[in-house]
Amino acid sequence: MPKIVDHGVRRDEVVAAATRIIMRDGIDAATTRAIAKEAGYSNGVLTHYFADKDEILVSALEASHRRITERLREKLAGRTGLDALREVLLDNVPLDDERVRETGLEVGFWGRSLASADLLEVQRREAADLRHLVVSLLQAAAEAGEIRSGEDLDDVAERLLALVDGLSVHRLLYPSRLTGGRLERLILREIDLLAA
Amino acid sequence: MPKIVDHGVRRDEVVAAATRIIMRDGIDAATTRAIAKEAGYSNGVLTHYFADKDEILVSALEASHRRITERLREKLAGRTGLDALREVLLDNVPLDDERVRETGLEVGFWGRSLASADLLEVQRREAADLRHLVVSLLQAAAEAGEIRSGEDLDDVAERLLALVDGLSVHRLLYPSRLTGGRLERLILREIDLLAA
Amino acid sequence: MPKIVDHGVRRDEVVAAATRIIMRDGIDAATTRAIAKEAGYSNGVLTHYFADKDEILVSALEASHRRITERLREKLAGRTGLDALREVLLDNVPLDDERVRETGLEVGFWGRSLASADLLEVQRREAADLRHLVVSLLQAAAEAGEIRSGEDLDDVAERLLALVDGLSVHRLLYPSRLTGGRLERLILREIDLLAA
Amino acid sequence: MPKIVDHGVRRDEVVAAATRIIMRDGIDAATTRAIAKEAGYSNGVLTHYFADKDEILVSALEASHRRITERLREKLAGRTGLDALREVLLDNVPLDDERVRETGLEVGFWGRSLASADLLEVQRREAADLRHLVVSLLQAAAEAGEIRSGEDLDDVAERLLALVDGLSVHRLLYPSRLTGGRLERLILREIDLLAA
DNA sequence: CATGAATGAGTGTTCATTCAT
DNA sequence: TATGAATGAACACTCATTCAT
Repeated sequence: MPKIVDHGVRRDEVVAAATRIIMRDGIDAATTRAIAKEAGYSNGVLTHYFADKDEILVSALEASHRRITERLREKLAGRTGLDALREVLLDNVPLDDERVRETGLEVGFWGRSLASADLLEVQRREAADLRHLVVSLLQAAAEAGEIRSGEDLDDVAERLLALVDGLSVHRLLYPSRLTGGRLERLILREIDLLAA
Repeated sequence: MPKIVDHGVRRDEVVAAATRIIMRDGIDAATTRAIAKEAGYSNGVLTHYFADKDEILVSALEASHRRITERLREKLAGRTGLDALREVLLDNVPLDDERVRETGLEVGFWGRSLASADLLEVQRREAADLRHLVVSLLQAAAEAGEIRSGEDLDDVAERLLALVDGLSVHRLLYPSRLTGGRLERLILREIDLLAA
Repeated sequence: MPKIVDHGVRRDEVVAAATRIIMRDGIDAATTRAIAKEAGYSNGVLTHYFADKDEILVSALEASHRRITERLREKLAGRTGLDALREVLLDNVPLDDERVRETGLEVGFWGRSLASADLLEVQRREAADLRHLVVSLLQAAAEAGEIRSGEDLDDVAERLLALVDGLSVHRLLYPSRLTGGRLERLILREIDLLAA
Repeated sequence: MPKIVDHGVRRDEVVAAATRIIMRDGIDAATTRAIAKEAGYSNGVLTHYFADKDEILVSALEASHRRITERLREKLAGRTGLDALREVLLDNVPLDDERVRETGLEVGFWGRSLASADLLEVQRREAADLRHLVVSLLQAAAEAGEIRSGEDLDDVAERLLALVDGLSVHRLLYPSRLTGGRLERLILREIDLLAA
């Protein structure tokens, strides 16, 4: 009987290796050789588990989003409306090392996505999920009377999500100017203003 | 008699060529050969004016920022306070083709900057200028009584700049969701709220 | 109790799989993985029955010749002389799909044989059989008075076999110029001229 | 002033190197690295003179045909009809080392052409030229009364060309059986029979 | 025997860089 | 200065082969 390997496990190993490289050295450093080496395998292994490099990158992006979603699901348990929304936004911002790495990966993918239809489609599909979550939380908050009337909830969602991404990339690029504390304060302020 | 060449002029030509390529075909298409060809020179010239390709890219980023600054300076002539601030923000957002290309270039550099100390330093230096401009316009507006009291102007500046970058990248990644009209409306709304 | 496997049967299965691939997708598509998969086995099995890939290819060539020989034997039952010869020649020419595939395989091997002593030896050994058959049919025809006198039968055989191979490759390379009808006519004409 | 290289010359060098390899070791041995090495350059040079490997192979095939055509043109000077035809056929058959190598190259390309639309098109285009030459020589011979009446000249051309290719590949594969002498005799005989 | 995971050399191709002219 | 020929390492990807299980 040969050594039986769970393909899913091997794929996860490779994707994790790719993710580590992207987070550590940038997306351009994620060559197939580097990924294989980081995973502790030879070049050839990748062939058995992925059609090509793009599939690895896409998987890395999806895996990152899946991790974020999972983390969110736990945090959101028992929360609704603005309370839940606050958690969502804070969770999507680089306030600890893990999130800093996640944001770095995400920003690296932004540039790639603008040049790759495949990646762009993944990016869009997954961004839609987060947007739906934010909109539905806003609606729940509105129905619960937590939000002052007269707001276009779609606009609000758009603004919050853009603010989260903008602050995230600024936190990475200009950490001394946009400290963690200020970042958190700005996010919280935004939620409070919705209620005001 | 050696040929006298204005180094600055040559550098500008090459950087302009690199910028055209990055905006047209993406940063990955900006190979040294492509840049030299676009500039109308041979491969070898680049050596005389730039230490390596990275120096060209850095210069292209600087030049883009310089162009934006110049454009702003013209638009700001005769304007002050919130009126000027409105122009600054609208000018930094991809509402026409030129700005879409500029934003694409910028987003491409974000990813690179996170993996390159050189680029990161350029990015920071130049971002500081824009921030100073915004802060000083906010202060002028505050002194002119255009802004409701109680606002931390540094926080406001941070929020506006993050929003501009966040909306910009979203406009590129999710154009059907964040239309030009909505983008403009969100920016204008932000200014109005400062006054409210 | 070890599993008892008929090596010959396994080899035949693998060779048949290789042949199908070569005929369907060309000799370059006949990778070891593709052959194993086509045969319904894992990659590793090939090791037990063949020293290396070349041995599989050689076997495929031999098997193809054996199939042709067998088919001929059936067709030749009850025939002799020029009548039998006509069948032999027509059978060796790509007039239907099966023969087109056979010819494609053969032409692919010609090129390889010129660079591989092993293949060349197989090629020669098997070509000798066909030649002997043609010569003996010619001799029978001559003894039966079917062929006009004065012909060097070795030369005739050589000419007929060369013509068959030449027309075969031309039929594949220039199908619109050398139609099936013309090919058949040319072959039949050749036989008729022997008698004339 | 830089070293100026005649691109045509460099291309010819590379094509000649590729041709030598194909003739010596077979078309599968003609890797880009092997070609560059044989030409005395590094891998990278090929890029400057050829779009890709296929262009080198196509050029090698065309160059071989051009050499043959040129050689023919010289031999045909002052000849017409069957006399010229005899030269054409003898010239297209591996009777000396140079022609043996040429035939080896040609046979290697046959296999490739069956799997590559590009090569097939080159093959067909160039084969058409030779066929036109043969047909026109046959027509001239017919008009001069050198050929017995009642022959379909297209069929004759087809038969002669197939015979030439068939005998050529047999001479390479089975040299001891089809000697140079017999090959020449068979060709000459064919011409004589046209007149008979 | 059979499996299939793993290897690593090899493929065509790209490209920043060097340097003689 | 400017040229452009040349380099050689790197890229993603392929594949015959090995071997522990």
